[in-house]
Amino acid sequence: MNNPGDGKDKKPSLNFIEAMIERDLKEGRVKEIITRFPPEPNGYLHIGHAKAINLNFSLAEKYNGKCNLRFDDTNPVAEEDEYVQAIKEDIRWLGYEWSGEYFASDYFDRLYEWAVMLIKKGKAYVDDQTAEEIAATRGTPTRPGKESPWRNRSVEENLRLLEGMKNGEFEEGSKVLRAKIDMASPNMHLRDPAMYRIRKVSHHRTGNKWNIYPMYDFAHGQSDYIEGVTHSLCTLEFEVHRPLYDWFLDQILEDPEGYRPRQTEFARLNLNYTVMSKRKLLQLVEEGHVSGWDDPRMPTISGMRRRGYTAAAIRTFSERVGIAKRNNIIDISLLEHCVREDLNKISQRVFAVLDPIKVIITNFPVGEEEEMMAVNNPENPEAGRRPIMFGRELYIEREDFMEDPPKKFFRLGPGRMVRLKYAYIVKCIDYKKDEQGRVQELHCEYIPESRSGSDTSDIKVKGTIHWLPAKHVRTAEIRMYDRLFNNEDPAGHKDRDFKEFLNPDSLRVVENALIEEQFVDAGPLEHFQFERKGYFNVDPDSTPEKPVFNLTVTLRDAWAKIKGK
RNA sequence: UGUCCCAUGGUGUAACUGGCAACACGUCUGAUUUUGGUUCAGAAGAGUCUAGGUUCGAGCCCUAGUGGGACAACCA
Repeated sequence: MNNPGDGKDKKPSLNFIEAMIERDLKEGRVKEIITRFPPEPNGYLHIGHAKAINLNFSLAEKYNGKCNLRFDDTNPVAEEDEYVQAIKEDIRWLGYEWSGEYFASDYFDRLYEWAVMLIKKGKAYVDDQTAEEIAATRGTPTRPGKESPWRNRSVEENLRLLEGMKNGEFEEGSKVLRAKIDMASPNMHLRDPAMYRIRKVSHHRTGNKWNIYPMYDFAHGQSDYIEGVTHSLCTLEFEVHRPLYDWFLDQILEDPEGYRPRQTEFARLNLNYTVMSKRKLLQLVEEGHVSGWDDPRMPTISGMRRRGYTAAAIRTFSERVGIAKRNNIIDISLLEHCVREDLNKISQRVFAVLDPIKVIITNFPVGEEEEMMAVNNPENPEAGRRPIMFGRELYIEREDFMEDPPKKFFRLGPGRMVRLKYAYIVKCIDYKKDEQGRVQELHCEYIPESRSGSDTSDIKVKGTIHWLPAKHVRTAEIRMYDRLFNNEDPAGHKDRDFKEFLNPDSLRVVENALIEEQFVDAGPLEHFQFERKGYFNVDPDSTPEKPVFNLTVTLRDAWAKIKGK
């Protein structure tokens, strides 16, 4: 591992984008790598964006280049500053710092000049057809479209009309500026695509300055060009846009042999048991199926942060899913593995009992207590130890007792013994039930010689369970989360709405869980491992009076597998 | 009745200018363990979609087929 002179270490394998970059560098096509992450500020970032963020930023880092943040804000209808702020916060939280912060809207003047230039070159025209007419004459992927009757207006008329569009002289939808390319192209995007549409709405940055706004295709490549982006990485669905990306660049390039940005596509991230489109996530928020964009069940960065995922875990995950061009559906277990891996190293251990039953240690003196020492994090000795008081009355987890346990059940049952972690071995001698037949109380005897650390009893027990002293507990609300959908691919059914697959049990609130008293005032987002249960963190709703914890992910559970068989 | 992209264990990604298919997750054993966690040791699981071709040799190259995906917003 730490022996590089080994000779056995393989060359780290490159993904196809890294291979391309190394080729470009080696062959002198570019001297420095510049990438960019280009979100549209119309929603919150999700785990799929994290993959793109990680790709762009880590590439820049690896090759000593730069990665910019550029907001693709060409459509003011859905875009808001709220989203700009949230996106920046999420990227920073993930641990990345961008070189330049740009907005496509910063380039509106420049883009307009280019549009004028295209008209002068006879490469663009104002079309008076309605959106419906344009759609109807575009043809289909297998049939060519028809040319617009306005396609051959004079340069002067086009110039005057575009100016009029800009000045707000025409109604929304009455005119559009189109590139004059080829209505018979087998690529639909080359059939005279729209460059500008009229939108008399206020823009989150340019206010009411503009009555027309550029389309994505007329803005993206040029924005890359202005910023000096060398590698413009995007997802597979933009593959068919690439010829258009290149076409616009060809029109504006002063030196056709010089610098030009290149678009390269990779497969977006798909995760099973969830949905990843902003539209669908927005729907979940607006229809109240979740509490907001940061609901801990959401695959959004803000949701996952609230759920207790760490930035390190998300970055590791983004790394491990790899980069390729083939469509994929990543198993959620990989994500869960990444969080557990990180949380195991950093989490403070705590005893918490979610569904308590009382235990009376019948041979322990009434009113006495004994201080035991618990390890804070076995993975990190420096985390130290903490005291926990052992007394006559305790609580244990209801599921750690069975009236008639099977042989493989290594916990408590009539006559059985377990180790109470960091304390004594106890033996169950009796139990009481209430009128409904529910187990209510356990009577146990402890083995005085079995004290943790100085055990001379020579008794071997198979099980060790956690517990809480009845006199030193506080109640807490614990929100137990499960997957939001109970179908692997909720959005993958043509005939069924994805919301039909919503998991009705995705949130279970445990109102009166018990927790060691010293942790009730933990700060928001602090991570814990509730021993034998899972990783939890403090929800922002939490107060010292009413602590609230979120289940991030359970521990791996071998017993659950045995039990399930 | 089009154009383009993709095709490797269950999942995801590797295999550098062709040379015995590797890694991770998951699964299953076993050991250790005062968390049925962690850790450790090990196993099973693909002969690389199909058919041709080139080659001494093909997962890598070529052709065709099959399967999957993308494209017909004045969205990005």
